[in-house]
Amino acid sequence: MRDSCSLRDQILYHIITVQKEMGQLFDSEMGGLSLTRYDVLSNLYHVGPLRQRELQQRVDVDHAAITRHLKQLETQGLITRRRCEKDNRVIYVELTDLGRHQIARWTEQKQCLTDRLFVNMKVEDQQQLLASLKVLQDTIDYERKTTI
Amino acid sequence: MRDSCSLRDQILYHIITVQKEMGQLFDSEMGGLSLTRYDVLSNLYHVGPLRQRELQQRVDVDHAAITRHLKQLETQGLITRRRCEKDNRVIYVELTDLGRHQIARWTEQKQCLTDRLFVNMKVEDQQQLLASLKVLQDTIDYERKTTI
DNA sequence: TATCAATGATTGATTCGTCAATGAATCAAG
DNA sequence: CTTGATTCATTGACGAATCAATCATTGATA
Repeated sequence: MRDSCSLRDQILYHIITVQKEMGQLFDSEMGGLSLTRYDVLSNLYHVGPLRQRELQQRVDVDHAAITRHLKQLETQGLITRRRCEKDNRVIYVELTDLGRHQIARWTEQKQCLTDRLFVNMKVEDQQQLLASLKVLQDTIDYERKTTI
Repeated sequence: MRDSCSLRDQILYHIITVQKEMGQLFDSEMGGLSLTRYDVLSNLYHVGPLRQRELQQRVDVDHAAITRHLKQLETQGLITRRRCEKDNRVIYVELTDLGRHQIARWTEQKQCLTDRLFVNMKVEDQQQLLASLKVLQDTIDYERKTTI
């Protein structure tokens, strides 16, 4: 993002790089667990068993991506999948004991990491930051709905 | 990112989604031009001919990614590449007339898009947002250097 | 009931990114 | 001069995301 002259371009540039580097940092700290997979497990951990469809919406990735991630997580023994008997289309996803144990540890680690990331920012600045991000998010959502 | 309970987690969640959705919005508005390729062309447009190596550092992607992008852009007729005669290792990348023309238009479009994205945010909030992002970025950079 | 639409999951193709290994050219030191 | 290290670009293998097409199941309706 070369044209970092304008204020707005700089903001967008930093959002991109922060996201990218944060992902890399997360990966290296969490021993290869990607943020997406963490998100999948975290949802199952805090919400309980979920249909695959709902998991996909919560994590906000493609259907295909979810299917492939869940396959991996299943072979790793972290989750189980079983078809619903009432409706044979849906699949219920659930943590195994191993998965529950692991995600509990990972959650602590992530907590520790995010604490470190914000150690240099005052809480009021954090609140202001969140507010601005929400404004931006809303604008983007609006744009996407109207221009498509 | 389910655990949107804590302030900090919400911030990280929004950074991720804003970045993702912004990329998609950019793609659809710019007729399939990816942000990375825009960045490549933009650098060439504003800085002039560049050695491939420097382009790679500016855009901040892998060596491999750059060579592949440049190959594509070359077959599209937007850039030319020629080896340096003084040093046969390096390759100089330059915009074609077509490329210059196109990126000029795309730059306008992007300008228009970012203007729309920040229409709901006061300038002082934008400045505050940028400042916070920089703090976050610095902390991440520090963490990456110390933990690796 | 037979058909057609909607829903949920899967697969294949494509894109984009990384890493690791390789090749080619240059440079420096014995 | 030659050997070895460095730099730059390329390639192949891989993981992750998307889209489009497909398949099975369910539900609605004519």
